[in-house]
Amino acid sequence: MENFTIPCKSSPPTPILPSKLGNPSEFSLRHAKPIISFSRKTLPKFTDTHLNYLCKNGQFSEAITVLDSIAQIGSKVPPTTYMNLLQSCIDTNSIQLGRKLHEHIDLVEEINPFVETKLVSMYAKCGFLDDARKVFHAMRERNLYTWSAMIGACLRDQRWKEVVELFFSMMKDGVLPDYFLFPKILQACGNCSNIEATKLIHSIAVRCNLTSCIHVNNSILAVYAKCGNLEWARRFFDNMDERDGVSWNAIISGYCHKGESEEARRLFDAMSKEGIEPGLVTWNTLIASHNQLRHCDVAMELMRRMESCGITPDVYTWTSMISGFAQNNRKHQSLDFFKKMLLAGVQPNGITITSAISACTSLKSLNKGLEIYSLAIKMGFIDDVLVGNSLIDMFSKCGEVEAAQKVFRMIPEKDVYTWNSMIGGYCQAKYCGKAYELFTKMQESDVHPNAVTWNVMITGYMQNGDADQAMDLFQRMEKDGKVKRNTASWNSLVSGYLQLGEKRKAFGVFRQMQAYCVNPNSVTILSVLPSCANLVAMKKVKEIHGSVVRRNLESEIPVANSLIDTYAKSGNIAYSRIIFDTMSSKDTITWNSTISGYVLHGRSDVALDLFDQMKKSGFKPNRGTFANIIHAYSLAGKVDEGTQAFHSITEDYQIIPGLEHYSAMVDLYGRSGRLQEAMEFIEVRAGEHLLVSEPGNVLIQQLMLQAYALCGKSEDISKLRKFGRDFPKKKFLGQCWIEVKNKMHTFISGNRLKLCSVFLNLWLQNIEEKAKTPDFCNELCVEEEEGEIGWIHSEKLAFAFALNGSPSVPQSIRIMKNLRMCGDCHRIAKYISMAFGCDIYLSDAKSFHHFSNGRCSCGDYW
DNA sequence: GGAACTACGT
Repeated sequence: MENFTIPCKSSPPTPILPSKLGNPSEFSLRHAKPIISFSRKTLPKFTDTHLNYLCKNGQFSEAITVLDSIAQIGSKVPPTTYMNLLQSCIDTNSIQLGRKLHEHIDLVEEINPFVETKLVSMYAKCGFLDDARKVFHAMRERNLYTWSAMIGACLRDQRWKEVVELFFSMMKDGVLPDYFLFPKILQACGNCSNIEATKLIHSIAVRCNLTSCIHVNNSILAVYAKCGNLEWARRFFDNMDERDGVSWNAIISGYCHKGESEEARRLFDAMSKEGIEPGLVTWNTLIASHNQLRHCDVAMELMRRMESCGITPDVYTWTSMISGFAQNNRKHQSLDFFKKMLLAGVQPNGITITSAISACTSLKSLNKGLEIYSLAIKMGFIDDVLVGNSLIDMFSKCGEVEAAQKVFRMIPEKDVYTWNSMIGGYCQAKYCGKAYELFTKMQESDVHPNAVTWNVMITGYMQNGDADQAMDLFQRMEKDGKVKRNTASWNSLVSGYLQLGEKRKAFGVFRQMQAYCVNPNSVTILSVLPSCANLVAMKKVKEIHGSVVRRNLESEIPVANSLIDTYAKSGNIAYSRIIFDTMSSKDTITWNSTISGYVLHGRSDVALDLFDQMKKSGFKPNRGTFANIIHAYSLAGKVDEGTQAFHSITEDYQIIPGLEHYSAMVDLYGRSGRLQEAMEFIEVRAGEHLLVSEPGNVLIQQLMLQAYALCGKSEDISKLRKFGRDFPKKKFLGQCWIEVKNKMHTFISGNRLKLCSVFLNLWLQNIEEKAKTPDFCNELCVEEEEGEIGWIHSEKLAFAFALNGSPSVPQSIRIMKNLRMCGDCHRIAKYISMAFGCDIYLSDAKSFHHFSNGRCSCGDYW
């Protein structure tokens, strides 16, 4: 048989020829043209041309007929023709023709590695990775082209590990990579965070003398940066001979991922100094990073600067702004960005739509959501599973379960989020039965429930008040064995019990999860901590605080904020202050919590001082700050300053005052005895603003009652009662709780003689007599708890018990009471605090009292 | 065979 050699039609650029892996010094870059050999018994040239013509015209069935007839006469098609035909299959995604060609190629006796490589690539690009793999493994001879085709196929299919494995098999086979292949392998390493493989590949690149190729270098740099190994990345970056925009972007995005936006900014400025102007991608990286770090104002400023540099924002820029603002609680602005983007003529992608929908979801704005929904349909995103998932979520949360169901049915390829969102939707609508049905159906589908699915079901039962079912699922989850119970699973139990008011059970679960070696996270702490924010749970608070310290959670601002708040409400403002002082970074809530803590403890001086410091430190006060500040002025008796603060809410901070501010203002006037002003204020300001806009709001009616009671306007009180709903003035028995020697004691108001021993009775009578001096009277008090003659209030019993129960006088007494304290008990508490030198912390239904040295933090007004 | 750096959802 005579053999001809012909050059390949298009010669490839500078590949490295396969050679055996041996002494590294033998590696060299050689250029060669691939050789194709085939038998002489070939097709006449015109048939070859004709076939190519048919394929280019999309006449595949005709081409197959020609091929069949060629096979019948035993003639052969040249390899170049097969390769052209296979390329046509790739271009037109025609797998049928591809398979037919495969059959024909199999009939050829001499197998050509280039044709086979093309076959691998054809199958891979048509989406048939398994077939590609089959051809690849059946090949007797594989060159760099073949390996690259196979690796490329796995890369497209996001099979990162397989890519890395293939690479090392290739090396074992003696085939050396070229500088086209390195970036692909490194990309896979980055995506499966395989830092060890990266180091090895890095050394191979050095041995192959490929480190002068900027593409290879950028890829190495990118993996180190992406895997969070910034030290390596930086060292590599600093040593690079040549750096382009991509190199700078890789290192900048590395710092961004670590949240080190300052260093990222520094590098960003340094890059222009080196003469490389940041491109769109680099701007986007920096903008996205600031959005993620919730510095969306900085992101907005950066976007402005970018535009002034003549760079037009693309879909990534806009998407990043939309999602950044949505997550930073600025949903209206988020949707504004979406509108602006459309006006700028930039086409949104699925993620843009998803972000915009999620903004509507948290706004609970069904109208805006529907607008985007119809836009999504028009733009053809309706098959997009991400868009569908966010739509299900939006409809569910806006109470439109049926619409959610409709979207659910329309999603062709449901993922685990699709199922979870729909199950969550049913749960939210309290259709636990339907949710469970879907949960069962999901287990029969090809998508398996994950930990979230179980959590959603558990939370669903909890919200439906069915703690037993929830607990049952929680146990079954463990037995199921396919998913592991994680912190979130335990959290759903904790918060579920808390929602059902079962504080004790919630705390029990909190302890149990740690016994099971499951670490609480900030979500756990933020749900369980506030439930201990009272005067008699200090031990629990300290236990949680211990857990926070052990898990290193105190560095999370919300956790520290919650600790500040809880310690203050537990009567320990000193602990709050220590946490405040040791926080390395603070937010507005940190300041608000600390200020409100001091107000709660009657320390208006410190609260007002902190307010000044807050403003000086550059924090903008919000509505919560002002409610506290007016209270502080009220406590300090500074009516004019308080009034001024109230005005500055609108004038300086453009905030519309809410109920909390009006209530604080009434308090401010009332406490200072300026009842006429209180009345005028409530009638002129609050009356028209609030009562009209929210006629059903019980709090507003209480506020009005407060004002009328202050002015003794009984006829107005009865008018108001008629206007609003009549408050059911149900009589509750006075009760209080006190913890002595680690034991909780409950006292109930009732008949003096029945409840009290003779000794305690005499003791109390003695105290009551001594407390009657004018020093301890309460001029401004509004009496609350009543009782028949001869009754004794529960807190008096608690005082008697606490002071007589142990040989020494306790330093402090902490009492919780369900009703509002009466003036008599208040007076006695003041007396005790002075006579016994003991601090009394008492929280009643309305306020917090800290009695010390004969005075109370409430300023005798509660 | 033909590349590296960016974006989203419970």
